[in-house]
Amino acid sequence: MIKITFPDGAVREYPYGSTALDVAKSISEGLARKVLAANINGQVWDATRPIPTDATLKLLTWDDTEGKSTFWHSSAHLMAEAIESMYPGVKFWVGPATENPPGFYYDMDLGGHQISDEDLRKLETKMAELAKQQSAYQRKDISKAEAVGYFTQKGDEYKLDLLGNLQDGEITFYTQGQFTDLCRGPHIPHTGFIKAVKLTNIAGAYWKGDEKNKQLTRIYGITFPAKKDLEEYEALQEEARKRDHRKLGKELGIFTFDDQVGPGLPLWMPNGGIVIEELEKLAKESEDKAGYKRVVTPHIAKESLYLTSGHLPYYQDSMYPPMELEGVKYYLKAMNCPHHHKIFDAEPKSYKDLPYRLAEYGTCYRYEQSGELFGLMRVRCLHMNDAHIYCTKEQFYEEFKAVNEMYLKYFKIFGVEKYVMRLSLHDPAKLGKKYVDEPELWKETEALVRDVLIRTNTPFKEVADEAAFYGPKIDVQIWSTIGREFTLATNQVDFAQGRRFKLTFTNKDNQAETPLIIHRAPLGTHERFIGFLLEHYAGKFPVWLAPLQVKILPISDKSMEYAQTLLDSLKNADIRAEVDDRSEKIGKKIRDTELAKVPYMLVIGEKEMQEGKVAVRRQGKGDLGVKSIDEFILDVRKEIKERTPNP
RNA sequence: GCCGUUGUAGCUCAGGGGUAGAGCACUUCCUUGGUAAGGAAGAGGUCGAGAGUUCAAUUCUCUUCAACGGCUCCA
Repeated sequence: MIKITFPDGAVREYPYGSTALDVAKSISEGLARKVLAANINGQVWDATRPIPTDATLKLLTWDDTEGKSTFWHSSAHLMAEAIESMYPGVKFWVGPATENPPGFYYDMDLGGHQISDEDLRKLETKMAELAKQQSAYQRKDISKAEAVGYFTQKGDEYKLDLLGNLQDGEITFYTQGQFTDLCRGPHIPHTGFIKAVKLTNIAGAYWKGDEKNKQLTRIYGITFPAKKDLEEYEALQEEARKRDHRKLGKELGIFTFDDQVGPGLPLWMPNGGIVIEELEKLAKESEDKAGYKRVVTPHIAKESLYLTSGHLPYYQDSMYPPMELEGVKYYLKAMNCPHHHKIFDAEPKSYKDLPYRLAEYGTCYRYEQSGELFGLMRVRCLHMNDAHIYCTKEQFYEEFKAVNEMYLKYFKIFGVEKYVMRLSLHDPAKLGKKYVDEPELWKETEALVRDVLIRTNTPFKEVADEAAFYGPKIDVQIWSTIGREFTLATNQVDFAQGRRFKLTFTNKDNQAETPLIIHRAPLGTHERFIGFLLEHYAGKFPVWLAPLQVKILPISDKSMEYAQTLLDSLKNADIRAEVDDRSEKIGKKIRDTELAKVPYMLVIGEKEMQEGKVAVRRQGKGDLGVKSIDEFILDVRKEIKERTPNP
């Protein structure tokens, strides 16, 4: 007998050789029908595989993340079976479940075959057929020699490559129906669980993610245990499309692109201009309070500046090519730091001047690869909420902490609840290549940053080989409401550029010392941040950010004059307002204003005119009742001043 | 940069080898209506750009530009 401990602490005994499915059946048949896999002593395990020892056991269903990923991984095998049956000779690489986007993919070498979107529909049908056969996913231990023999005979160099990294004794095959794959598992009991299939797209993917390698075909898909789940998923996708910042940005007159201006070069329209101004106002206020000094620097500089900074050798490919004037090369700036360093260096500094904080909403140009451009999220002209803090090692803790606090303050204002701070470290193997060759300084600086995160109880995760060339950084990841992940900003420590620019300050001992530099950009760039905000708010900006804050809707021409006096009052109170003076009925005016996502509507007719009041309507909330215009102005001004989030 | 898809009016989209269509938006007129679409008329397109095939190309072929879905990259 083996002892099974359940999540609630209960312990039961089962005969040796029992499976998770047997355990489920002993509880209820209904449960057994839902079990996809099991977590056994922390390891995900086939539901149909005997439990080897006493164990803690959690049955996994569709409601568990691990259940879903097992389901999707098995779906990838099902898709491979369908593909192999329709396109014999296709060679498969790997087919994992994915979290974002949810579902799975399988990479394959199609040989001479070509697969189109219509073929995906045929494949879906084939998968549905195969699923109906309820083929079991059968696990088999196999010797390395036997496995190598199998794939050699199949002529599959990809699986042979995978086998190369595996030891004899840890190799397993899984077979369902006619399809056998090298796989460590686990899998769901049989294909019959898969009730709804959607193959979402075909894409190219470099083998092993290396662009020097051959490009394989990747097919993405998603599957569900019930048809209605697929319908829900598709409805969600439709919602996400409506919230896409590219669609909203166009509808709301925030930004546009023009072929003749160029790819990745957004044109900010009047409404976008207002959002930008409001964000800059916010940045200026908080930076003023935090002791930053504002500067303005040119958009171009001589080549020698970027040779000194060290950027050029690392990033030349993603800078616009230089223009040559009077025999000298000039580059459009892709970053603001070198300009700021020169401002630091323009006047001698004493330790009494530190921390010295320079801020600029700097315009930068980066020649991003054409395939990388994506709405406002990846562009070639960007406006960075940039600042550089020059400080001593002793000041570092307080400075870095203050920067993190600024992030958190902004998150609160914008209602960002889910975020992760990622500590990006260097890879010692790449010193001198990807990273400045200063092993000791790397260790020291990384420890400094980690120390701040730990001492301030900031949750973070560490990732290797993601640092900037001049120092470790913190990447702040956030998610828009439609699940899109953003690297909002990077927050970096730089021990290299100070030396390269020979920046110094005179310390207490009258010695020249090099400052540490913190690069920070809590609001990232206007482009990415406004893109995020559009999706985050679904285009419904809070009042302080809304391009148009109040729309006055006269019921008829009779109240038009009153509307004009209201407009004057609102404008005098610095509230962005307009009058809808079209000869439309009030229902139409309300509808159009609702769709334009204007936060406040003032409906006025003869009644309001006589009483000297306004009938207030809130976007998405409906009629809020009648107020005096003074009272309304007071309320709205308060909302703007406090940057109140949407109700 | 690579693989794939798409490109018709301001927007959403239909069409298809023989001089281009709808709805919404826009303009004008009628209507002055109390909380999510009043009515009529009108204007609007080098069918992304260039070349080729053809008597004839928006439609077929090639090239190119751009956008989109991925891969690679991201100071």
